[in-house]
Amino acid sequence: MATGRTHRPATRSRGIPEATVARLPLYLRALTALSERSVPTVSSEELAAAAGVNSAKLRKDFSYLGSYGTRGVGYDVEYLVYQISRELGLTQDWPVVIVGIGNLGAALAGYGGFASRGFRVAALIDADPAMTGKPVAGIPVQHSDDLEKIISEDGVSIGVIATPAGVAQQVCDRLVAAGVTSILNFAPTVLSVPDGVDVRKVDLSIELQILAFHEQRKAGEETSAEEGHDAVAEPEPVVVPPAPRGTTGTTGRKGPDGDVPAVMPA
Amino acid sequence: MATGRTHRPATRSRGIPEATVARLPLYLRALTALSERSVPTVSSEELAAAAGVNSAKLRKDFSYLGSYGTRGVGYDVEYLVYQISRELGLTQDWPVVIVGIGNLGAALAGYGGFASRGFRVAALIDADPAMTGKPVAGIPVQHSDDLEKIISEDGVSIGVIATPAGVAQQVCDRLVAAGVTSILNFAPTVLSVPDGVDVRKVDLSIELQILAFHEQRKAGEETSAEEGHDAVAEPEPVVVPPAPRGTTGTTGRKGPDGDVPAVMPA
DNA sequence: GGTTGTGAACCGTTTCACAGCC
DNA sequence: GGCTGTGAAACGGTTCACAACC
Repeated sequence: MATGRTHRPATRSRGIPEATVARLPLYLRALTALSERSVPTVSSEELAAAAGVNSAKLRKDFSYLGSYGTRGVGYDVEYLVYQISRELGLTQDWPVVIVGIGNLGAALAGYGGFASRGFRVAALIDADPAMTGKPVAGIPVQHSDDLEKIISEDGVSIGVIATPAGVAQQVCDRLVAAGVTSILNFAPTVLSVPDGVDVRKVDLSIELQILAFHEQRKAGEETSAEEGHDAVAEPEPVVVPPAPRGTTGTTGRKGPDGDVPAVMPA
Repeated sequence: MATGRTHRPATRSRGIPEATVARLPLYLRALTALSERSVPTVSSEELAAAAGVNSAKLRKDFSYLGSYGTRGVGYDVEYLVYQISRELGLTQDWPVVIVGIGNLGAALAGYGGFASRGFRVAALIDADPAMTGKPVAGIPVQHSDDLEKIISEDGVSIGVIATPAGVAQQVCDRLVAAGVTSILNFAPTVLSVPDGVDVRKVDLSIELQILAFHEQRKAGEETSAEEGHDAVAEPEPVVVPPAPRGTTGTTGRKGPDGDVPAVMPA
């Protein structure tokens, strides 16, 4: 397959582990809040609490960036804000295009989080001619015919896809062909991109399904409500699975536990 | 701290690893597409490609659910759809409330992903009295004064927070007090919840910052554009950090490499 | 006394590679 | 011959615990 790359082993980014990179924005946010309150220094313990991680992890994370703390004292807030910003590449600003200005795209366009740190909405792009020229969050929507021109003229390297799933791959291909090398995908599809292009996805229904899984487990326990225990009870929702087709209902399948009960799913 | 729990070691959910759970929705989506095209069976290789993972991982994931495949043949699509749905708890439907009906909340309310599988928007809730009664995506917005009543009457256990960051923790506390045990948080804040409550977060600016990090690294390489190489070049954006305060500029800090260049950040 | 920075142990996840089964 | 299911090895990340330092 031509475009069919899955995911690179994370560019081996000069040492900083991917998990650490993913937490740096969290630290940065907590530090920025401290900075606004003019707090001069902070201990790993305090900062970790503010960022919702444990302090050992935080210290190890920071150790990958260098030795920025002072033993017995803590970390200098301003200094760390700067170092993390620099590490994340937020000392330069990144023009971003948003493709697909429906409800979600419009919400993203209006989201304060962009301007806040290093990001700038360079253009809003939509395929619907009726949208063209209409200002959304103060920025006029441009037609997708001009996508390539916009990307190359503004030197855009980050694209946000907020289109319906059906066209997301095409949009992605065009973005990549035009020079975009980082994509944030809100469409519920797996995108194929060539090597060297990063894709991150944000997917509402996946998140909900993960929550539902755990929720179901909680309901299944239904024992000792107070303080966590073991008591591994089986949830076992009573419904019958569709008979395995293809091979017309022959060899008995082994379910996870025992065999199948009776009642139809919706 | 009363509410200050960080994150539990993932409920130890009767064996299925968390990483696997997070991929089940992906498999389910790919399988549903196959099912709609009436494909009867699929190999781990094909399905893995459709879901954007590698086949060994997929097989191992499925092995946690049970032995649902047939050697030499592959997996029965319908059967797997059913088994995964069941495992994820999607054979029942989950009423969900969305709190904070701004641009984003409205976009989420209108998102098809809800209805698609097991989820139902039970209520839209906003603190602005001007919104009350206004239909959004066909559902009338209710005032947040009634939050507790709505939750308990509808037996809602999943809440989506799409409010501004400033009120997210309060909203969260009220949701939890009213009986919600799973929260999907779109507000850019760390939420504290008691033990037994799951929180997942979706954060645009974190995602963008992670992309920016990698983007910066790519720009720093700027060597051998074709096919991946090593060539670990230093990016080194030229800017001066704020002098470490607190201790008035004494002991030299060791940056990650050498010492600091000259030019001010914005 | 307080707090960082970090080796070493630990744990969860991914990948490998092949036996087992159709 | 083809494909699944799974031990075992490899990997990456987290946690522990303490020496180094202020």
